[in-house]
Amino acid sequence: MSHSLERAEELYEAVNQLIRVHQFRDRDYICCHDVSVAQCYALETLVKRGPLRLQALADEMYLDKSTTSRVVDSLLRKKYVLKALDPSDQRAVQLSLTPSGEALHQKIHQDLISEEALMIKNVAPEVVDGALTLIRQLTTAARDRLGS
Amino acid sequence: MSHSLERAEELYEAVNQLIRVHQFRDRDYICCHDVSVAQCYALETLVKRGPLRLQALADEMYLDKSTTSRVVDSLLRKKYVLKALDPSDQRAVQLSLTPSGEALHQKIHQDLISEEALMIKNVAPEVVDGALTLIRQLTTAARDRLGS
DNA sequence: CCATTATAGTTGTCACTAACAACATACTTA
DNA sequence: TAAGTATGTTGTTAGTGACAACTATAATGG
Repeated sequence: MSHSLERAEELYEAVNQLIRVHQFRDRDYICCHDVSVAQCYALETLVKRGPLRLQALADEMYLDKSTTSRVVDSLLRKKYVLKALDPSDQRAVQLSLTPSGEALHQKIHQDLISEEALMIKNVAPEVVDGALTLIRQLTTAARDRLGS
Repeated sequence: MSHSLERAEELYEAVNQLIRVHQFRDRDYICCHDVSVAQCYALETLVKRGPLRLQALADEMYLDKSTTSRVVDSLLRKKYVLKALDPSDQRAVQLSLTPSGEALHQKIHQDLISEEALMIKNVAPEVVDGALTLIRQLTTAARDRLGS
C-alpha cells in the first residue's frame, strides 16, 4: 500500500519531468516549420491512422471536436490537408494529407527523430528497449483509467 | 545506425502518446481546483525547490520569465503565493507558498498521486521500478541535449 | 564617482491551445 | 414523418507562451 503510493509519487514526478523536456523541445523544433505543435500532431495522426473523420481525429488527439475543427482549418488554408465529403454521409468529412502535407510531415518527423536519436545516443540500447516497453504499458494503463 | 534510428522513432512515438494521455488527465484533474495546469506546476516547483526567484522558477519550468511572471501573478492574486523583496537585491523577489497555497498543492498532489496509483495498480512493481530508472535516464539525456 | 553595461521583473502584443455552448445540417428510428 | 441523434462549425472565453520594449536596480570600468 504505502509502497505503491511511493512508487506512484516517484513515477508521477519522473513522467512530469520527461513531459516538460519533450514539450520544450517540440516548441523549439516544430514551430519553425510553418505549423504549430498541435497542427503537427494532427498531421502525424493523419499519417499514422490514415484518412479520418473529424471526430475520429479529435478522439485520437484527446481534443474537443471544435478545437480539432480549427486546427484542421488552418491546415486546410495552408493546403497541407484535404477535406473530402463522405458520400455515404453528407454530414461527415474525410480528412487526408495533400502531397505537400506529407512532405512537410516527413521533414519535421525526420528532424525530430534525429534529435531523439542524438538524445539517446549515449543510452544503452537495451535500456531504451526496456523504457519503450514500460512507457507503452504506462500509456495503456493511463488510457484504460481514463475510460472509466 | 539504422537500429538506433528505429529505436529513436519508436521512443518518440511512445513518449508522445504518454504525453498526450497525461496532459489530458491533468486538464481534467487540476482545473477543477481553482488553478490552471501551469499554475499548479508552479506551485509544485515551489514546493520542491523551495523559495525561488522569478527567473529561477522560469528556468525550472522551461518557460520565459514573462510567462512565468504572469502565472505567478495569478497565484499572487489568489493568495497562494507570497512575494517578498530580496534585501540583498532590490530588483529581485523571493517567491514562496502561503499556507493556503501549500494546502491546495497538497490536495491536488494527493489526488493526482492516487490517480497515478490506480493507473499502475495492475502493473508489476518491478516493472514500475524499471520504468522509473529508465524514464529518468531519458530525461537526463534530453536535458543534456537541450543545453547544447 | 559617474557613465556604461548588465540583470531582474513587468507590460504590451501577438499567436496558439482548448473547452463549452449554441447552432445548422444530415442521418436514424420509432 | 416527427423526434431524437450524430457531424461539423462558429461564438465566446480562458489559458499558454514567446518576443520585444521598458523600468528599476546592480555591477564595473574609466
